[in-house]
Amino acid sequence: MKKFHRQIKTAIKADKQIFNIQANVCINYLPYNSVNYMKNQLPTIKEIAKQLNISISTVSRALHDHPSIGLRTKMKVQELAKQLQYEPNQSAIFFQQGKTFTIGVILPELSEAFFSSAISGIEDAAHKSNYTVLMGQSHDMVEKEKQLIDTMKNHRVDGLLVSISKNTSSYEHFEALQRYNIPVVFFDRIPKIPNIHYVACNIINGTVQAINFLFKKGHRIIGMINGPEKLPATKDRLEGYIQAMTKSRLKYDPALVLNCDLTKEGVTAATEKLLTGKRKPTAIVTFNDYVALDAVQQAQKMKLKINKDICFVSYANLPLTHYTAFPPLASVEQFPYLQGQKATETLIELMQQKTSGDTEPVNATYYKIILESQLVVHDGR
Amino acid sequence: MKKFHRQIKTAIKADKQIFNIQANVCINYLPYNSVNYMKNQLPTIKEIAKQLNISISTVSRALHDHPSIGLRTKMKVQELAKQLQYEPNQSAIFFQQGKTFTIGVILPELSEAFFSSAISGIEDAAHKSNYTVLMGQSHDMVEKEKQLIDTMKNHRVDGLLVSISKNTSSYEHFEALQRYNIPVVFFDRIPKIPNIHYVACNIINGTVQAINFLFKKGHRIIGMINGPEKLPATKDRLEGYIQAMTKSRLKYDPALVLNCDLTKEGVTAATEKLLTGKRKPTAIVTFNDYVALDAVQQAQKMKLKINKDICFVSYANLPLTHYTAFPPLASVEQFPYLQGQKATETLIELMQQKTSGDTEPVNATYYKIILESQLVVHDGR
DNA sequence: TGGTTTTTCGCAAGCGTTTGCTTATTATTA
DNA sequence: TAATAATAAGCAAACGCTTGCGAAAAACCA
Repeated sequence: MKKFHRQIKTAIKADKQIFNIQANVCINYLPYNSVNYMKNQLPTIKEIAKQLNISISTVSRALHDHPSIGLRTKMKVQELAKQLQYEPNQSAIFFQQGKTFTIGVILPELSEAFFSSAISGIEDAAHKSNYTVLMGQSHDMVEKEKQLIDTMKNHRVDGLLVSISKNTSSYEHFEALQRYNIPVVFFDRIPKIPNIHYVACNIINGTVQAINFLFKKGHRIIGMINGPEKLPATKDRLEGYIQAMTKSRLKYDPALVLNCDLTKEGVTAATEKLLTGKRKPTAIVTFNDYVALDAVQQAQKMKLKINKDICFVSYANLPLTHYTAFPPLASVEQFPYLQGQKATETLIELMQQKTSGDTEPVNATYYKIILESQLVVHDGR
Repeated sequence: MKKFHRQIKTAIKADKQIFNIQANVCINYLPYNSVNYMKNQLPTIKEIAKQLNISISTVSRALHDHPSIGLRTKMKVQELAKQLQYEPNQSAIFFQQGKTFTIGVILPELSEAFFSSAISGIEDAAHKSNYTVLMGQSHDMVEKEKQLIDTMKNHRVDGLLVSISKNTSSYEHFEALQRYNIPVVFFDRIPKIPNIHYVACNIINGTVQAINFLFKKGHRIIGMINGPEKLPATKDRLEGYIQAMTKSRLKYDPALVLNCDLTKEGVTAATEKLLTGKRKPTAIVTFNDYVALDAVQQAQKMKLKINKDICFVSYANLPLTHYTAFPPLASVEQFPYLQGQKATETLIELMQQKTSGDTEPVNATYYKIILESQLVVHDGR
């Protein structure tokens, strides 16, 4: 990843050489019709009303199939509207209704497969209910996150979907949203505060499954290369590890669980340490697929035969691990698409509650939707 | 990819088992202040005006640092605004100004690394100029694309960035945007029509570089597994291939260039055919990284030694080919981030032209920005 | 002090829609 | 046929903000 970004950077530096801007000057025949010339005035209901010699409100109602409008006028209006290619000015409607039919999404990094998958789920669910998606990446920076929330707030999004940045530790900027009556649903990376809506994936269970899977395959010394200590994701993995180990009557050996900073160097070091320790594991559970791939490389360097001397199990975030030489034997699936989808659906529900004017704003229900992760065993092709 | 989506599908079916919805009922202390109770009426300039006993327009101007407002009142207004936590209602401003400070992005598929990278570039560039990004995926379906354009149009986005779907062959839906004076900049996948703005990557050049690279390494029989025939991307690759081959005095042998449908089966078949043909290539250029990976697998099945009996060069779209057992020797980089960035920048320029009321709508310049692709040789680790 | 310039501010229109209420028109009934 | 009910359409306000233009207040000069 790091390396990839470096490539980008150098590419940007190389701008001047790469570019090749051709600015062609051409004649541009715009299909202006006689009515709207120059200042391309788009048709409004006012225009329709004038041409038909009826009132604006009648036009508005006619276009909405309001019962109090006669069939004749209704037809006339709709026909002229079509003829003029009238389309309502959403901007005006948004303003008038105090609603934008837009949901904001703030997430750390789109280039992570997990999130790009999640946003697909979000988008699909949103469009199904006629909402549009306003997007922003925090790049795991708290400042950017705050700024994005501000933008979203000012844009008057109807609701917000957030996966918080790694470094977020205070949450006032979210509380500010309450004043605006903008509901927030967190997903995947959720803050540790009460009274919030969220959908998340329980990895503890998946971790237990992973260990059990290895246990059944005969492994007795199972290591783990975990992430940065403070991360909730790290803690969950550890908890699952401990749970499963103790339940399997293998005692929990802290020496077998190493934290790392997720860089290639960190992973390499951890792998080496694990594989040269007193109790050498025959299987390793890694924080994610990137870690797994790096660990595999290191293991190979140490002349170990993958899937023979040492096995790997990981948490899925790459769609194509099966292309690699030695993909993890199995991985814990966290259903990003589904998480995005569910989060969006509950957000929409919240927004509808808001609209329908629930008269008791003091009493609220908090949605806490938890998906259970699931171990997916790869076919050993 | 296909397989991955299938997994998702089954996950969705398994909904009921996976879920675990806890709806906690809690007391929710909303920080309502005394002024805005119940119907959380947000403060408006009208409110400020009333409290200060001055006119609305004065407040508006004071907040904008208008020179015609005295320092004293300016201070008073700004102070009260801060105190009430006043924030302008963008919705109203958008409406009033006929501008939304939003740019729409329509692209085929976010889960493709190329596009998720591109949208990062778009987003960064947009935010730099205070624009927000409204996003939609066409999933390569023309209908969805049309529908998205409609949505964007109705949302009154100020400009549109589009990478067209594979199957788009008519372009009326784009022309409709002209009526709305919404400028469009295409990127990467651009329609074959005149008079449009676009930024694209010239892969011909990169292809030539790729072939030359192989030539220098001593390869004389070079094959190509190309994409679907009708795709512009396919044509470009072929053209580059022919150019380079003829220039290198290797004559162009059509039997060495195979089209495929990009499915694993298609690639496998093509690879086999190529490697069992009369003239067996010692190197193959593949349509993209996915194809390369599949081709490598097939070659291995045929007991060929990768990088010895047969070499591969590809077009980069996966950030992590270097994790695979046998990554392509080199790949043609298409700079997705940069494309997104450049496209956004030119779009913003166009939008500013629009605002500044260029009085000659009949005469227009079309931006055609072409990035040159570049061969990136992977360090043979 | 009267007149002139400058500074400071308010009036009101307008952006495009929706909608509660009123009024005009037609159909129904006694 | 007149009275009543149902139907059809219009009036006008409101949403929050910007802005051209005119008016009042203050400051200036002679």
